[in-house]
Amino acid sequence: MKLTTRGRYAVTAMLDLAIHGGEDPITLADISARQEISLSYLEQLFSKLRREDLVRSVRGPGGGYQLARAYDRIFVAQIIDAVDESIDATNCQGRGDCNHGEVCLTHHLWQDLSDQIHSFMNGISLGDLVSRGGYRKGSYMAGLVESQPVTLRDM
Amino acid sequence: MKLTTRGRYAVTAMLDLAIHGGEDPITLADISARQEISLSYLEQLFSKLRREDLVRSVRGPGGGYQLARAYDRIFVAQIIDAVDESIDATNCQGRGDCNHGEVCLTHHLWQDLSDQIHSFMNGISLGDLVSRGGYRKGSYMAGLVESQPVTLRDM
DNA sequence: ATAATTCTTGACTAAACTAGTCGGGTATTT
DNA sequence: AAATACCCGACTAGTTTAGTCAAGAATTAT
Repeated sequence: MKLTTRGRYAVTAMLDLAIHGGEDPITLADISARQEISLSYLEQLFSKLRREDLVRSVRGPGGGYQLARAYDRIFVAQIIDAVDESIDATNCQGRGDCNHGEVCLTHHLWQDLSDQIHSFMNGISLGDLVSRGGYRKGSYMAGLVESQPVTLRDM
Repeated sequence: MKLTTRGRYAVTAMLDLAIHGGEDPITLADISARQEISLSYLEQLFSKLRREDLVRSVRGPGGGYQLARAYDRIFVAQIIDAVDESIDATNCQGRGDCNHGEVCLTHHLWQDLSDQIHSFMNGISLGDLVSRGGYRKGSYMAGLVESQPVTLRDM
């Protein structure tokens, strides 16, 4: 998991789609104008969002993009993962061949920390963001509380 | 808030300090050897950690670094903030002079999202990481539940 | 058919950031 | 005085970010 401005752009654009999108597709040109994000850059982002099945595209005049499913079934973590390809396992990829058999302590630790944040953002849907009512402490909690239990592996 | 490998390095180094540090200071050379992080790079990181009052330094032979306070009073969020200087307010810094008076919607939204993650990591202390017992779902929750309420500002 | 619209793809780029290196300091102890 | 260890600033190769540019393919309207 990585958190950069790129992820913010993607969430912003997807939120725009969730707010303005209905029956008809929305063009990237519209999103570009409303959110002031470069069109070509949006194209790059939506290329990834489409590959991850978060949006559907319709070509030709009257075409554009639509959410691939209801906005309460698309989660912030999915959007960020789609565009900010997750951080690599760094030093010791997989097993502890890194240093003195002790460093994987911190590796796994960081990994689990990252997983926690991930499952946290996995609890926030576009729907939560659209409707102000869902944008409350309580609704955030749900994502975390219901997440799978986190175990510490071989620390 | 930003999450990169730099933050991981810093947390790793601080955890090393928490584990191996007692009465006497620990040298960066030791941490460098144990965690396989470049000495000069550690110096850069600890320069920032010291400025944020997370560690104390002792010069001369027998010198090194110590945690500035008990390890259960140093939180992961503080460490990451110290080295990965937080993401700038991007587009509209402060008030909504950005676009059509609507974009700050997403800006504040992202800001609040970021705040949530921040308060989440603010609930995990070095002590939690040192003692495996603290590294459980329950103890993570504490940080979030007890965090200040999050309001949506002018969305 | 043809033109207009809109997505699709790939190559390229300036600027910023990461993860360092290097060299010379300064404070403290032995 | 010498060794230890922090301190600090400048520099750098490589990667990433945030974009530009150009060409092409699918679809609709005329």
